[in-house]
Amino acid sequence: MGRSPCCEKAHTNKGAWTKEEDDRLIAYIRAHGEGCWRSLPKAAGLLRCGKSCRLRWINYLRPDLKRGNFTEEEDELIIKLHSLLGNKWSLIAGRLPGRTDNEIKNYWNTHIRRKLLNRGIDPATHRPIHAPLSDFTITFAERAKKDVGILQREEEKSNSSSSEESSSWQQYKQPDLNLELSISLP
DNA sequence: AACAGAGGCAACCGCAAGACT
DNA sequence: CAGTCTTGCGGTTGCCTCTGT
Repeated sequence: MGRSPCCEKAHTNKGAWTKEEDDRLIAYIRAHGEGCWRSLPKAAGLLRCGKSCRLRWINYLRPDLKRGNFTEEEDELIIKLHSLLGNKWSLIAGRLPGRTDNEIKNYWNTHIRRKLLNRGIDPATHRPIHAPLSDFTITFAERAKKDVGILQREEEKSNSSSSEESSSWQQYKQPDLNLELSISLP
């Protein structure tokens, strides 16, 4: 017998979460905090696999999620980060407080791709469509870094004026927007 | 009003990395 | 060091809602 499956396939619910399941998960994490996803379902009385619980919490139930529409500034930041990082959604999400990798990935695939195509830019390469191959990649990446620097300063300005604390859960206090882009790609 | 197709999004799956024993 | 386990990631799926006819 090999490794046990990450999810107990039998007796687990799948698909959309019910209000009751959400409530159980929220209550459990409120009481015990995050961690040990594998044992959480049993401990919380949920007929779900740990992965499913983690996903539900991270992408939907966490109290520090921003939700709602993306701003134009977020759009541009995502585009620039994607030009630097590629499909590293978790890294990109790390620089957008209150947004999740799944949300950004979905938003990219549904909105931003189209937006770039409309601009005549290939969303995969961030190069103009039909442009001859050249050293454009490098120059664009350099430009993107510069632009992100500008965005960062603008974000810092706007952040410093708004200090509203919406969540009472101190552990989920949103981190300051980290736009330091001295990224070393693998 | 009814239907079909498109779009949007939550959730699943498989895999890889890192932690643990 | 090797094998096992858990977590996290990215790609993908499929259901639900919206929009056009």
